[in-house]
Amino acid sequence: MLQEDRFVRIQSLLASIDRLSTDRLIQDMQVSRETVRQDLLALESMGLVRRVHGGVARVTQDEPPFVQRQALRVAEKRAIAKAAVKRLQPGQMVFIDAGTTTAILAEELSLISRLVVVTNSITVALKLAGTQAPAGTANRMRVVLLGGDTNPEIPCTYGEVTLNEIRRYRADVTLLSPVGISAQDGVTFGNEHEASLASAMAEQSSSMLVLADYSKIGLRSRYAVACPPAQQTLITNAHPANTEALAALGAQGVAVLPV
Amino acid sequence: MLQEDRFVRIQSLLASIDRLSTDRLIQDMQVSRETVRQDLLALESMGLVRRVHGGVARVTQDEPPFVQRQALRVAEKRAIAKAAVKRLQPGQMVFIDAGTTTAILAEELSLISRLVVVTNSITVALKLAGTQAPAGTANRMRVVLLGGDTNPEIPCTYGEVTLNEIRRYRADVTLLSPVGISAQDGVTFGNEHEASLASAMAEQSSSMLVLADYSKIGLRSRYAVACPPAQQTLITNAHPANTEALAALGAQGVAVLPV
DNA sequence: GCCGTTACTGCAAAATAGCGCAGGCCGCGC
DNA sequence: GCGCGGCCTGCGCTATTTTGCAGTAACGGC
Repeated sequence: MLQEDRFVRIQSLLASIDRLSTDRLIQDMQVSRETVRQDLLALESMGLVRRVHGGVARVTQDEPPFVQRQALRVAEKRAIAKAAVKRLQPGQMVFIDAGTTTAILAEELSLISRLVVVTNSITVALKLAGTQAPAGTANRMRVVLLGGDTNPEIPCTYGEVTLNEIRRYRADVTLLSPVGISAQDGVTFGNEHEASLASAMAEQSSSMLVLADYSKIGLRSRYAVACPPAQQTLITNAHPANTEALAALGAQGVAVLPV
Repeated sequence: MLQEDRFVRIQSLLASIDRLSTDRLIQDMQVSRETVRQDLLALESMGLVRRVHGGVARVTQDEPPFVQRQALRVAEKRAIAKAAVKRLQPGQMVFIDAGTTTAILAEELSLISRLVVVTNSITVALKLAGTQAPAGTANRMRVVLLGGDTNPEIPCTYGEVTLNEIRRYRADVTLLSPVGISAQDGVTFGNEHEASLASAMAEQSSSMLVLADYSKIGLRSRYAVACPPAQQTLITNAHPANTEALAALGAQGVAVLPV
């Protein structure tokens, strides 16, 4: 790998992920710590990045528009996303839906190699496409964006077309970030499109990881996802108020994995 | 292999791969390290490439490849886009490919009502989704993003999946912004994905509008689009140097519409 | 707030990879 | 056969990367 390549890579990673750990870069580019350090030193002296303890940060103050909503509880969401990534194996095929937590998930996902990601989220597709290894690399990820209608509010695809496309894949895992999860209604979304997409994904995969921070536990929204609780693993962060709701979910067969 | 051949080869490789290692070139052309070195030295002195440690990089002024490329000739492209929009009727279904001119086209397109837009360009889909009338409005546009693989460089979908999806639609018009259009090879693109997508779109629609500013007239790139000239309308801006090339295209049955 | 642990940094020597020169070989045209 | 341009080989040199070590900053328990 040329030094030039590394420069480009670091910058392109930074374009979609605001901060990178040194370790992450070492993993990603398979070079020594010191080499990364030299690169960062060089890039910093060019004013292209800003070095911070443990890694490097983007040198910019402006904020893209869509990012704002996910500014809530980012730390929790990232922790949940990291835990979810740990449950994945190289070579698996995964469905990912369009949510704020899954957008963060996308940033954590590039450490798993040879993954096939099938998603209806444009955000997820762009982030993964931006961070994935260069063409020809052995552990390159494949990112499939599902076709379908698009929508003014959320960068995703949906509708009959999307549902049909989902049926063409059979994945190992479905990763969802729903509006709520409760013992009564299971996994629920705020609109029927998202719910039916999630149902279709669940149907076409053998297990489901539900990414939900504590604020979503026990919440019931309008449209439910059809999926047997026994296939579901809930990844969430602990909060005293949720003990009861989590126990109820556990009693139904949902595996609960606290972060 | 002639030195001249190697020069051409190195440059054409660089056109699609930003950086090349010396080893890669040695492998590719089956010559010694020193020969490659001499070639690179020569090319560098001509200002055609930039040498870096371990290889060679494309010489370029600046560029995050996609965003800035569309900064070129924006005024012409916008004029061409406006002219293209005039040829569309309310209620039609149109295919749009992923190019810089079509990205501008997307901004002009919201004037036509009840359009169904089918595209593989994420940029186009997002722009249209962003500008379209609110849900429930009578003349609301429908935007369908084609599914498929996604790619680190250009925000679009491509591949077998995308080709198959195109075949599910039968559109009135295909709008393309190719790399070049010439009497010899017709409409051409720089990579085979784009070309086969364009061919599939052309096959599934009754007419084609080719959006090409004057710099593209007479240009021949590597991968040609299969489409009878009689179905093509070329929308371009006039430039004295092109008179001949335009006449040749006209003689083949391509309708030429100057802006 | 103090202290021990862990993790990150920075330097410098050693190892490795790439560079450039000089000289020689080969095929071609005369 | 001879000269010439183009290409390859060997060797010393330089740049880059890794490795090992010591110092320093962050973190967590008490």
